[in-house]
Amino acid sequence: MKHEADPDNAEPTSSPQAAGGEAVLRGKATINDVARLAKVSKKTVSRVINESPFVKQKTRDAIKAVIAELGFTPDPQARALARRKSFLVGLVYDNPSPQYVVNIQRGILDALEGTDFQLVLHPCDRSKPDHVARIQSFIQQHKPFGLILPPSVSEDEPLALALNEADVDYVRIASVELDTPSRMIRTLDGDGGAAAGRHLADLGHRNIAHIHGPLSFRSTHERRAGFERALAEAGLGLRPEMAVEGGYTFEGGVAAAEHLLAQPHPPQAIFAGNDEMATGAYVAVRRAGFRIPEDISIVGFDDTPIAGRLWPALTTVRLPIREMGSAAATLLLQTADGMTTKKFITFSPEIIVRGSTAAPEGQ
Amino acid sequence: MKHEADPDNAEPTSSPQAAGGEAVLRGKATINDVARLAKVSKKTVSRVINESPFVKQKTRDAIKAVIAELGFTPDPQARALARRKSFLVGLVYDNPSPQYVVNIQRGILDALEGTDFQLVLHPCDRSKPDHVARIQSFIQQHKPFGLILPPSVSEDEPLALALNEADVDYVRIASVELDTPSRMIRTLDGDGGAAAGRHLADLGHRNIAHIHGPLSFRSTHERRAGFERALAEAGLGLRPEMAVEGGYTFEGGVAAAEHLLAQPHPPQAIFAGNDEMATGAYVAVRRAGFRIPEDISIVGFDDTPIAGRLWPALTTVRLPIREMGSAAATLLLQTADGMTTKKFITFSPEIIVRGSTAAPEGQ
DNA sequence: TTCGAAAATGTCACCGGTGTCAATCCTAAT
DNA sequence: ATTAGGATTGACACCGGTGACATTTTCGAA
Repeated sequence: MKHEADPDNAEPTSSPQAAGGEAVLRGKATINDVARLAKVSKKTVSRVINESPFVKQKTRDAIKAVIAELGFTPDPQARALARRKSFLVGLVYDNPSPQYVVNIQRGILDALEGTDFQLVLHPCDRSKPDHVARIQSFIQQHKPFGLILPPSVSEDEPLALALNEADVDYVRIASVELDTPSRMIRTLDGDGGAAAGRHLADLGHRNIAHIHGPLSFRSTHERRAGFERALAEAGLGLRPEMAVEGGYTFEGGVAAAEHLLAQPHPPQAIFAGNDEMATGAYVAVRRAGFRIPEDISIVGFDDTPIAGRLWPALTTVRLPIREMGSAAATLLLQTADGMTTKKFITFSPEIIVRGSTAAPEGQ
Repeated sequence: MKHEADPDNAEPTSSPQAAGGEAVLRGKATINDVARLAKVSKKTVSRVINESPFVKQKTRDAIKAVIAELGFTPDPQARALARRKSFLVGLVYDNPSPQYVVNIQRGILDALEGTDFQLVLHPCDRSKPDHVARIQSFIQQHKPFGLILPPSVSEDEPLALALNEADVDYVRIASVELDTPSRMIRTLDGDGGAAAGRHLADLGHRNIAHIHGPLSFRSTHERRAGFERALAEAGLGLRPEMAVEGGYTFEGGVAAAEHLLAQPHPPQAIFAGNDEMATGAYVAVRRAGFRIPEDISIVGFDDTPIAGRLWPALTTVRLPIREMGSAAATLLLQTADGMTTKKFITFSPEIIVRGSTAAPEGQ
């Protein structure tokens, strides 16, 4: 009888002091330890970990008990290597607003909490010619489980095409139906624009201006279209010279508002396509010596924190960004489970009335 | 002579159509392909990848040529598995300011760009009793290469202790010397406070107030101490009733400023411990009917984007947050190379004078 | 009781690298 | 020319899982 090995030894190999066999170091156990203790093959343990339905209930329970006892957690790296798919969820973004980004992140993290997935950041610069290639190489190297694409990356059709080729899942967050199909979080920006227009019209304004975002953003068009629709319903129109681009930036907002105020008939009210530009409008209006809201009403879009911090606080259209991020991540992970995958989740904006809007004074 | 295998076959196993042998799919090659083509063992290729000095120059060059030709990139997951250390850098944060967080992220990403490392987010809630345990389990599972801890997580000594036990490197960003030693990015918040105090004193203000952050933050004390030092140098003092806590939040700033303005002798100038509270002070001052800066001057701290967007723009103390994030990541990665590891990198704040401060009017 | 298909479990190679240690190659010293 | 000792390089197991496929059970139908 040889003594060279004892394959039936039931102690976790990695637990050095496991003589008394009680306090196993949490997290150090491997699938082999579990298999040995449960007296099954590691493959069966693997099946339990991955919730395969082809395991007898009794076996499953026994293995789960051992897993709990050992505090076993599967090693993400090993799994990733074997599956050729990591446990990373990539957030690919190119958004100038820190508020937006942070909120999306929070939402995603909310949804990822408690799962094995981690969020990795992958900012990109769409103005660079190789931005798609960089993302492709990120995918090839790190094999993320999936990607989340908020605007404006979500509107990048060449990127979407490339992603369809590559071996990644992704969820896009956008305000419109996009050319390439994919699962997405859809926001009804048009409704938000309409709400803004309706609010100003209801207050009694007739000479209303609009500062919109870059024409390359789909949301720019959505918001404006909704806005014009509401004005039309109120019997008003948006005169061409009352629509100015502000590039979605603060500085652009300042310039656009200055332009509007320099006209022969300056507007009584301004709807800015986002809060950044609305903030810029505040500055321009103040510089020109007007009061808010007595002389000029202003409405923003997004309800970023700055909206509540301005004086007077900004009336704006709110999108539940954090919830959207969370929904996007949830949608992405659903592929993992065999659940029926909903293709769309829609979010509607709501208008938050604060101090920057009022009925026009005097005539 | 047997024919069962041809070990000298020089085609990458993974390249299916590699007959003509030209267009190898980038990224698909493995270390085995490189080894075969270079006619060396995979271990030697591994040495080249990891820049081991024990490889003859000639061999190294040959292997590098093959690597370039194949477009080979080592698989992060496989490396992580073998080394028991992943290529993730964790940002563990608990900071209420999105601006701060985004800038730190950007800085870290700047430094990580071009390396094999990825940034993963790990927010934590220090008010929860198990927050240290959660971070520990994150480390055990994902084996991050290192962590970056901005304030206020950086000030969490129990966490630092736990990290020293665990097998992780970390860099902390903080405004003071901390109890447990570690590499860190140090900011001289005191100097910033002093700059603020000096600026206001130089303008001729004599009755100056301070809204500070929570006492649990070290930066609160640093900033205040520097501020008081500067006032003292100008022959002034900070009267106890002129120092109020604002919790580093907007709402806290509003309340604190209201409190100050309600005093028999309201201040001519206010130094707020961060921009959030300064923004709150704007609102309170306006509500009370005072003008900025004619009636009351305000100085903030941080130079977050909102500072430039207020009307008038906020004079504030700027910390190069993005650069600090970048420096932190660089410091962390230096361990990888055998470079002499600097323990500290210090950053000094500078005051940015804008429109919210002026000499006191009249009297 | 027997048989066959479905259900459950196991085998074994492999994912793409790294660690350990042995083997081989050089070069200067003898 | 020989040789010791450092410089290079290679062999091989292993990191901790999963995939493909083989084998063994299980159980209702014949």
